[in-house]
Amino acid sequence: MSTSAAAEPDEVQPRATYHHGDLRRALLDAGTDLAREGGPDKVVLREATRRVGVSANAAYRHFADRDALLGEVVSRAQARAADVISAAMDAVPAGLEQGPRARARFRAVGVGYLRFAMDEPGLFRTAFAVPVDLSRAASADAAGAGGLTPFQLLSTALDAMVEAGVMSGEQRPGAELLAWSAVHGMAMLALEGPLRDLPPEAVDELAPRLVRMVDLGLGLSDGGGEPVDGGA
Amino acid sequence: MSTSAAAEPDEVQPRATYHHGDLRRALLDAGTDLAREGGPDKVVLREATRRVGVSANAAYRHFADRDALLGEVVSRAQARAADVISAAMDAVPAGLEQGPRARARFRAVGVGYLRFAMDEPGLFRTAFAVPVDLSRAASADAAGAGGLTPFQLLSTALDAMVEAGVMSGEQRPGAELLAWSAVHGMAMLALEGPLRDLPPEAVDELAPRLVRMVDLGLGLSDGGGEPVDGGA
DNA sequence: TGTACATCAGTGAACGCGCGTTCACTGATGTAC
DNA sequence: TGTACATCAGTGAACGCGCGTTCACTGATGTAC
Repeated sequence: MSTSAAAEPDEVQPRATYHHGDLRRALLDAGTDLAREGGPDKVVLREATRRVGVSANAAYRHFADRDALLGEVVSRAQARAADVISAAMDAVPAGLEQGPRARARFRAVGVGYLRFAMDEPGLFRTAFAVPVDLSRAASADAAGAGGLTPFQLLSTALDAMVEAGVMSGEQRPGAELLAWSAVHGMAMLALEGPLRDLPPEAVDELAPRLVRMVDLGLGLSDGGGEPVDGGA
Repeated sequence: MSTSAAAEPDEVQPRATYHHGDLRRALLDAGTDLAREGGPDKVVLREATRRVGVSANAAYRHFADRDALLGEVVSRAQARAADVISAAMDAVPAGLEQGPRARARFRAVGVGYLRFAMDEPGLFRTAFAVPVDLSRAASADAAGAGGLTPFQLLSTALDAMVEAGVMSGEQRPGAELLAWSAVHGMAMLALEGPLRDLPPEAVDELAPRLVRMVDLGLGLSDGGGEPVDGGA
C-alpha cells in the first residue's frame, strides 16, 4: 500500500493489470454516478475516465462519443425510475375492489414519479429532462426490473382504469400525456424551475393533491371524491 | 458605404460615435434575441457584445457579470409571458355568467402559458426553466403591461373562481402550484423532454384537454362537464 | 508445448474551441473656475 | 467664452478553464501452426 494510493472508494487506485477487464461497464457506472450527483451536464467523458483511473481516450474503445455514453446513462436512469414507480404501485393494498384499486395504482404512478424526482434529482433530470435524442432510449433497456418502462407502467395503469370502468374510454387516447404533464411539471418546477427553493417536504405534501387532481380530472366522477391513497 | 459595412439588420455596422449612447439597453435587446433563438444557454456575453458591435468587456460597465445580464433577460421573458396570458384571458367572451366566466379565464391562463411556450420556446425556457436565482426576478420587472406577473395572473384567476363559487375555498391554498405544474410539465415535455419530437399541433390539441382536466380536478363538480373554452 | 503474429485495449501528448473575466489603456464628455 | 481636469465609457490583448476529440504509439492477449 503506497502513499499515493490512498483509501478511496472503489478502484480509484492504479489498476494491477494493463487491461481493465470491464471498462465499458465501469465507465457506465461512473457516468451514472456523475448523473446522480449533478444531472446530465455532469456526465463528462474525461471525468468518468478519471474516476475509473484510465486515460481519457480509452473511452473511445467502448463508446462512439460522449453522447453515446450519455445515452446509455439516460436509459439506466429511466430504468431506475421504473423500479421506483413499480414499487409504489405494488404497495397499493390488495384488499381493494377493482375500481378503487385501479385508481390507487394510477395515483401511485404519479407519486412514485415524484418520489424518484425528489430522492434522485440528478438521475431524474438525466432520465426525463435531457436534451438528447430519446427515440431509442425510450424503450428496451430503459425498462426496469419488471420489464416495463415508466411510460409503459403509466399506460397499463390507465388501461386498468378503463377496464375497471372508472375512466371513460373516450378520453383514454393520449391520457398518458395529460397525466405525465402534471407530475413532470411539478418535478421540474421544484428541481430546476422557479420553485427550486421550495423545501422538499412541500412537494411531499403537494404530490398527493396533484395526483388526486389528475385522477378527478381524468376519471369518471362517481365516487372520485374518496381519497384512496395508495403507495408507501 | 464601404464594402465592410454590409447591409445588416440594426446597427451591426461600426458606430459613428465612440460612445454607444444606450449600450445597456442594446445589450439587453441582444440578450433577449439570443434567448429567443436558443434559450438561456445561448445568452452569452461575448455574443451579445459582438452583435451590438462593441468590445467584449464593455458589457462590464453595465452588468456585474453574465448572470446579471441573464437575470434581466429572464425578467423580460416573464413579462412577455404575462402579456400573452393576459391577452388570452381578455379574449374570453364577455357575455358569460360569473361562474363560467371565472372558469374560462382560469383555463385561458393555461392555454396562454402553453401558447407562449410553443410560439416562443426560447423565451419560455428562459422565463421558466432557467437555472438562475429567481428570488428577485419573480416580481417587479417580471410583470407584463398589465402590471402583473404570470404567477399573479394565475392567482387572480383562482381567486375569481372561489369568489364565483365554482371552486372550494378549502383547496384554494397552493392551487397555483397544482395548475402550474400541469401546463409547465406539458411545455417541458414538448420542448426539451422526451416529447421533443411531438409535432407542435399535437400540443395545440392536447392543451385544451389538459386545462379541462385541471379545471375538473380542481373545481367543484357542478356543471364542470361543459367545455367552456375561452381564449383566441 | 512452443512460437509468430494479428488483434485488441490501453497510453500520453496535443489540438482547437469558446467562454467569462481581468488588465492597463485611451477617447469623449461635462463641469468648476 | 475658454480652459484644466476629473470622470465616464469605451478598446485590445491576454489569461485560464475544461472540455471533446484525434494522433501515433505500446503493452497484453489469444490463436494458427
